[in-house]
Amino acid sequence: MEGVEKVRSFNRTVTRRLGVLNERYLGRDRPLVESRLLFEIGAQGAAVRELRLRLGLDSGFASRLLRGLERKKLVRTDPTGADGRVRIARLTRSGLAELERLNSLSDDLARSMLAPLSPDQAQRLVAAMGEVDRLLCASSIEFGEADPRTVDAEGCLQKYYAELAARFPNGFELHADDAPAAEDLLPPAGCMLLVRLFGEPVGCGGIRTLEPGLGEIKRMWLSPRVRGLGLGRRLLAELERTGMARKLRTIRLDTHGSLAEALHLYRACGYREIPRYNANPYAQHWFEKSLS
Amino acid sequence: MEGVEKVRSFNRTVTRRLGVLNERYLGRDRPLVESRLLFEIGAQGAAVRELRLRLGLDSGFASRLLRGLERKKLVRTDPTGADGRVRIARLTRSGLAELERLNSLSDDLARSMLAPLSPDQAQRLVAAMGEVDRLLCASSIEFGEADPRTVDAEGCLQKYYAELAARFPNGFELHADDAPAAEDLLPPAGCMLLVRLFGEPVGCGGIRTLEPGLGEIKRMWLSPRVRGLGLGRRLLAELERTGMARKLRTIRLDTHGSLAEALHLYRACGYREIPRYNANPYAQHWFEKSLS
DNA sequence: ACATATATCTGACTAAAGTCAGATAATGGA
DNA sequence: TCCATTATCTGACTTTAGTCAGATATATGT
Repeated sequence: MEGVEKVRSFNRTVTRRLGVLNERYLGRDRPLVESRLLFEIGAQGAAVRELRLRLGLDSGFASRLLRGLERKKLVRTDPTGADGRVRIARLTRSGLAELERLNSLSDDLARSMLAPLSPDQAQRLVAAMGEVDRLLCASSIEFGEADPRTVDAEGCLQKYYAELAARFPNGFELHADDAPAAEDLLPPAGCMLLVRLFGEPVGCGGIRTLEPGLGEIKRMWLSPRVRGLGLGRRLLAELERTGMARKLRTIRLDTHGSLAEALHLYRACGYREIPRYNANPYAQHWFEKSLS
Repeated sequence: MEGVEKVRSFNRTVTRRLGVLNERYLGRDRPLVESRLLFEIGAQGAAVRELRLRLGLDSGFASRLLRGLERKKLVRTDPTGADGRVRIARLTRSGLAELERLNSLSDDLARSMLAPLSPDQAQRLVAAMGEVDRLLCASSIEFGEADPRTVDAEGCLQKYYAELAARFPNGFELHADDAPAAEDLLPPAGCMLLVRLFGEPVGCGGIRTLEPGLGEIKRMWLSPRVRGLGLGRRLLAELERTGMARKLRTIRLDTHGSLAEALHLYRACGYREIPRYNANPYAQHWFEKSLS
């Protein structure tokens, strides 16, 4: 197959070019994991738990790495106020300086990729990299069921509410909403899907059962940074699939008139507008689709 | 800077997506270097020397890796006929089977990058990857001085002669050519540049002194796989730079009428056609440029 | 023939990156 | 209050990926 061969050639070339980065360039006399850890801690600091998850480290290994960075006076770890078990790693003044140096080395690498090219080529390379970046993100997206009470799901829902509050002309209050309880979005009554990019939650969507055979889609949201990648369609299709698996024959949903991209998505995906079917004060449009 | 930030984002995304490949995917219970070595040995086999150079391995380390693969019955190494010191590593039957598996895993990875996308997105991703691949190759090219008698330079020259023989209507015989001796392309008389892509020679160009202040460009060639990347211009500019460093004020060169891209390149780079200045039987056009 | 260089190999050593078993302390729910 | 869970930490161990110093055999130029 033609396409696959091109993708493999891309993989080879990019791995070779970026291998430099991972082996020597950023390794300023410092093991690679330490540099990655400094990157992940970042200027704001991060919980040890977060660091372990993001870098996929063994807890013992992570702990020992942090002790090492503490000995070098690059990191401090303090307990959080909220949970006495969780500790937060923060960069010290010299840790921040080191992060600055790493960032500037990353910039140098990026510049060295553009420097040998003509202005026209450099511009085309940046454009093509942007395209690959976006489409590779789209292809790396994973959908998975999640309990709406977990931290990740809760975080998405909070961002969803915040966006509604910002976009609705008269704001948004959760208690006035026809809010589904957590159990409504859990099997067997319904289900919630989380959208993840490299493990990080970037969107969500839930489906609940209104009556046997009739479901409703709620809480569908995608982070602004992953919009325009065709994920709305994919998330909707995933939700419909889980609906079908739960023997739903019809799906309904409602939305506000100010959410133009949502209206467009529902129409494009075969939803037809129907009369008001609920008392949701924020709903202005009601849709329905039969699952074949 | 806008472009640099986009390049860095690309680097992050691609590293994360391809990290899977380098850490676990191809590591089917086998250290990464071993897999890379199997890849490099390939179906035809390769000299140990070649493998060390291509993968940048310490000679002792390479030797021990090969012994390990031999113990696992994946590789055989035999002496070459030509040079009693050089040994060639070849894959055994089960080594070939393992290479097949690695290739099919690479294909799977490539397919998994395209699978979640819509046909239109997949096509755009392949196109953008092709563009990045080509331009990243262009930006990874390195120019370096080389002795024309080394294996790498000799290899480029042979391919250059072979191409002339194929393209000239009446063929090409080296002895009939106004061939520069090796010393003519070595300091102080002249110099030869090799074009390398990830260390591998993909082109060459030489400059010799005809008389004080007057130089001539000879043996300029680029491998077909790196054509169309604007490297002709860059190689020519590099040669002119070394000419200037050697106090040349004027550069001449000749070429055959069937080498259309060469004619176009010279004209575009400020060379103007002059009358015949030598007895080269294969020359049909003569050019000159003053180095400012 | 002789010095020098090249290709490979062996053995001893090291650093980086992790794995695993269990200890300790705080949290959350019954 | 008790019990299971979670977050972190410590110590012992392993694998991976090298580096370095030399040994050996072959090739090459003078």
